[in-house]
Amino acid sequence: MTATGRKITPLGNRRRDQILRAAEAEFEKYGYEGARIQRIADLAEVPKANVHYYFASKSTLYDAVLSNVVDLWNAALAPIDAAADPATVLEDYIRMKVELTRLYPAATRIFAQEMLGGWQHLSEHLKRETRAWTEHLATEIENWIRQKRMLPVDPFHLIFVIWATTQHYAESGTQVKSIYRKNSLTRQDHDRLADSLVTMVLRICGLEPVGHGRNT
Amino acid sequence: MTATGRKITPLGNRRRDQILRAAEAEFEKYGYEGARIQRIADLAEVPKANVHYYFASKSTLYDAVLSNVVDLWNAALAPIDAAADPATVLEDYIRMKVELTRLYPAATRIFAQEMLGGWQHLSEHLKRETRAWTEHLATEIENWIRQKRMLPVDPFHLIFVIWATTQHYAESGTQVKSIYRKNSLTRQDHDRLADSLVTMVLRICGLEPVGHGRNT
DNA sequence: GAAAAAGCTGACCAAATAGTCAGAACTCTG
DNA sequence: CAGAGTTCTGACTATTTGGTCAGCTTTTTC
Repeated sequence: MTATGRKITPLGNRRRDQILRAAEAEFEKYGYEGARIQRIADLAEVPKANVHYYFASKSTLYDAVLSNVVDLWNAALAPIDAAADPATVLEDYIRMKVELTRLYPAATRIFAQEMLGGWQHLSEHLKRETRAWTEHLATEIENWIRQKRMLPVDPFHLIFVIWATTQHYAESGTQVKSIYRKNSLTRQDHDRLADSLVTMVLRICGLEPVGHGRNT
Repeated sequence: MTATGRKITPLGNRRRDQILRAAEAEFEKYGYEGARIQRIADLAEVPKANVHYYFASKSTLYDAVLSNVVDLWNAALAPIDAAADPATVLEDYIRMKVELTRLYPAATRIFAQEMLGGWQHLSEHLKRETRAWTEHLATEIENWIRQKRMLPVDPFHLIFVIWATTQHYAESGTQVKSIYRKNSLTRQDHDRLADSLVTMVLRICGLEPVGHGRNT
């Protein structure tokens, strides 16, 4: 909601954003407990007191970062077209999720950290939203199975496969990089991951690729 | 290992283990940075100074915990029978991994945290070991594919599916519990997860279940 | 059973860290 | 350009935390 209830003063907000970006990087790298306000200040190239001018406390700052992250996530995860065919929905979902991971690796990792920590710092409201969305997709999958439009699978496990695998890729950047012996994952790497994931998920469901996406 | 040790002081080691177990719980819950020696001491019901009697520093303590965890992991992950058929190897691997997760949820979560943090606190030696094992399995899978004993898939992605999904289960205990509305995952839940995972992975590979495990 | 060793602890300490605040330095308006 | 409001900051504080240490207690050794 963009809303700290503060007046919109573009210049001031630039500084604020600067600090927010630095905070995102810091929280990504060190987690909530490990993050240091001083380092955030250094990275943003402002004195520490300036951080506290914009954000009363560390937890306020983290809230702001998390809120950004979850907004991003929710905006992208929102639409499911119930009428469309399973293969298309699943493929779109996967490609979108991989894309998000590519565009916002920091956001993604913070999200994952938060999940790992049992959502200790996430508001009830946002937790509920995330869960509701998952349950919605699961229901959809169950319908498809009932209608024999795909092979039977535990819907939650299927969602986990998708979620965990993309997530895992983003999370374990270090490990993945060390396996592939590269310094960063390219656009191609992500396409390859998306293709591979689509293939695997469709096989699990006994579905044929629709063909509107590329294939390996 | 400790089997041949001569100077064993059982009483002292009991205390040591007591502290180690408490530390495991603490590190699981709060991560390295968030962990507090005082809380570990409280949980172990010893004075804080006693913790430092056995472990010089926080990082020494964490090393000890991590070492335990990785030993567990490696012991279980070690053997791959190259001659056996793919379906059996994969199924065994999955069931063993799920079992580990069931038996040592704390260990598993610490391992995951460490991974998420880019192995910041893990020794080079242990990192290399983990990676080597992954590459070994990947090579095996590539051979099976070349011999047309299973459908083509990116071996790393396949391993990730297995790894990430079980891991994700353990990691997101909170979320999973809230979805199923239970307070703890039972033995049955884990069996169900293992069955489901085996089914999914075998479908990905175009393999038939061997039948020595149960099926859904 | 006494001396030595090992196990244990309360009381400290130094360093680090989140957060405060008085006032300087800007920016905007009339 | 004066004055009001906003943005910014150096210097400070309160508290928390990992870690030390002198000496007490228990166990082992001879």
